[in-house]
Amino acid sequence: METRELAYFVAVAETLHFGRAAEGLGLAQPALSKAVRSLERRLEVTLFDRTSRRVELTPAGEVLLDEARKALAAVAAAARRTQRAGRGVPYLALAAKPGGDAGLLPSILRRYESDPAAVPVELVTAHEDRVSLLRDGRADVALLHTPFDDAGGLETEELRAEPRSALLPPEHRLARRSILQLSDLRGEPVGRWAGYPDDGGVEVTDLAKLLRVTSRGRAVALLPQSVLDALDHNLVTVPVVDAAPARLLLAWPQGTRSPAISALARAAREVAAECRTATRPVRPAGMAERVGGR
Amino acid sequence: METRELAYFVAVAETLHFGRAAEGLGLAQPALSKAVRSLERRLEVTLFDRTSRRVELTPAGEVLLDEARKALAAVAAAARRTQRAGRGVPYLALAAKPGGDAGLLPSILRRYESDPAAVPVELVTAHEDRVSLLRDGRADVALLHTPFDDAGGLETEELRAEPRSALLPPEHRLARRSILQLSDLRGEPVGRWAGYPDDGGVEVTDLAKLLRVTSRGRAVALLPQSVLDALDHNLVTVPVVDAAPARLLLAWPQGTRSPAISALARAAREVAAECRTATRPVRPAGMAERVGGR
DNA sequence: TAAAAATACTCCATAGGTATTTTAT
DNA sequence: ATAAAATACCTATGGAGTATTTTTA
Repeated sequence: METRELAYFVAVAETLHFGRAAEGLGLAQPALSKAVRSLERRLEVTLFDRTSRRVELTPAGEVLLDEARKALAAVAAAARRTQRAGRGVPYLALAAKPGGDAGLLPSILRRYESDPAAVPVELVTAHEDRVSLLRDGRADVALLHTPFDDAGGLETEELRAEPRSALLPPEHRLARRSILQLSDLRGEPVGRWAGYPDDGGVEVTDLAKLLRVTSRGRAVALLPQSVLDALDHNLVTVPVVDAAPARLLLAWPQGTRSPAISALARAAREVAAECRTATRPVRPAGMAERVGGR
Repeated sequence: METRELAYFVAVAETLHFGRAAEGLGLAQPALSKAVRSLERRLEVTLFDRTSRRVELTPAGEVLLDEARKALAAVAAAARRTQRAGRGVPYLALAAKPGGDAGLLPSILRRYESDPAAVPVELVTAHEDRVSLLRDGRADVALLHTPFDDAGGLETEELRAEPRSALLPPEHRLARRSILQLSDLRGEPVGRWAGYPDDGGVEVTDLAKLLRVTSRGRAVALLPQSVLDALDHNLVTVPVVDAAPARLLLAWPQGTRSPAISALARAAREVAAECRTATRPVRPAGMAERVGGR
C-alpha cells in the first residue's frame, strides 16, 4: 500500500463523495475511482458500499480510515523529523497555545537552559491541534490541557491540576448556588473549543469569544479557576465539584524521550512544584462569589 | 514520501550496501541508488555519507531509519487490520508463545467466552516477536513476558509477577548458595532468547535447548520459579533477589482497547487472581534446593 | 432525469532495467 | 586493481487525463 493510495482513500472516506474528494486532491474523478478500486483489489476487501447516489464506508473501511490516518501521520512525522534532524543544530520544537502556559513557560525555559542536556528550543505556537503537531513530527514536546486535549498515546508529565468552575451570567438560574455538579448543567449549552467533537455545545475559538457568548447567556463555560480569575469579566463563577480537573501537561510521543526532553520535563516539574508552594490556593473551595470585572 | 521509498531506504540503511540491499529487494542496484537519491532530493536532506567503498548513515538518516520503521509498521498494520475486518465475522487475534501462557490460557478463554462482549478468538502462536505481530496488525492482543519482551508503547494488564531464580548445574560454584544477586552472576554467560539483543550470553531458541546448554555448564538460566519447576531437570535453582521479576502481561496497541479486548483483559485478570489465591507460593523464599528430576 | 460513479481510451512520467563510467581503497 | 556507487540511456507499467456510459434515487 502506497501512502498516495491511503491519502486518496482517506479523502474519499472523509467526504463520502468521489467527485468532491477528487477536486480536493486536485485530480480528476475517474483517477480517484480507479485508485480506490485498485486499493480494494489489492487488499481483497470492499471499502465502500457505493451506488451512483450514495457512498458509505463498510466496517472494513471504517477500520482502514482509522488506521490510515495513523499511518499517514507516522509517514508525515518521519519526513518532518528527518528534515529537522538534517537542518543544522539539533533543537527541540515546543508546541504551546499562546497564553496556555499559565505563565510558567519563561521560568521553565530559563531553568531548562542551565541544564547540560539542553538544546535550543523553538517555540511553535498553535491555537488548535497541538496534539497533531506532536503526532506528525512538527513538534517534539507540547504543553497540553486535559480534558481539552486528548493525550492518548503520549507520554506526559503533569505540571498542574486544578478543579474547574462554571462561569455564569449573574442572572443565570444557577448563579446563586455555592457549588454545582455536572448533572446541574445537563441541558445547558457548554462552550466547546473549535475542532473538538460536537457535543451540542456552542463552538468558540478563543476566551474572548467564550466570554461574550457567556455574557449573553448563550452558553456556560467550564474552566479552571486560575483562568477565570485572569479574565476581565462581570460574571459569576461556581465550582463544579465533579468536573474532571483541568490538568496542564507536558507531553511528547511515546518512546521519544530524549535527554533534551527529559531535561525540559525536569525543569517544568521543578518550576511547577515551586509555583505550587509559592501560590497556594487562596480561595476556600465551594464558595460562590463575584470575581474580576471593574 | 511513498512507502516503497521508505522500504528501500530501510533496506539500504540496514545493510549499508546498495548492491546487497537491491538484491534483497529484488531489483537492480542503479534503481535503488536512484530511488534513494530522489528521496534525499525530495526531503532536501542527505541520508547517507557514501563513497564507492563505504556507506554510512548521517544523523538525519539515523532519525529516518527509526521513523521509517514505525511508519512502515503502521502501514502494514493498516493493511492487516483492514483485511481482517473485511473477512467475515469480527474476531480477536491473540498472539501467544506456545507454552508461554503459564497454563492460564484455557481458563481465560473459557471465562472470556461467557462475556457478552466476547468475539471469536483466533490463536496466533509465535515463538518469537509477538510484539511485532501486535505492531503490524497481525494480532490484536498478545501474552508477553517482560523483561524478555519489550512492552514499550503498548497498553498492558499484568497477570502475574514472579521473582526469578538462576538455574545452575549442581557442580557450579554458586550452586550451594541460598540466594544470589545479579552481581554474583557477573561474567557468567546467561542464556538469551534468540532475537534479543546480544549481551554476550549464549543464544537459545527454546527451553529444552536452554536446559541442555545449562546442564553442560555453558550458561546459566534466569527464569521464574514456576517455569523452572515445570521443567524436567536435575539442576539446582537459586533465587536471584535483585533480578527484575518476570511478569506475564496481556498487551495490546495503544488506543485499540475494544470491548472484546476489555472483556479478554477482565477474564485474564480474574483467572490470574484466582490462580494466585489458589496456588500460593509454597516454597519459602531464599532456600536453595534440589528440584525436579525423577 | 439528473447527479454521480464507472468504463474506455489515450498519454506521459517515472520506476526499473542494462551497459558503462567514476571513485576510493 | 577492484569493488561498489553513480551515470547514461532505454523500456514499459500504470497513474492521470478527457470523453462517455451506466446506474439509481
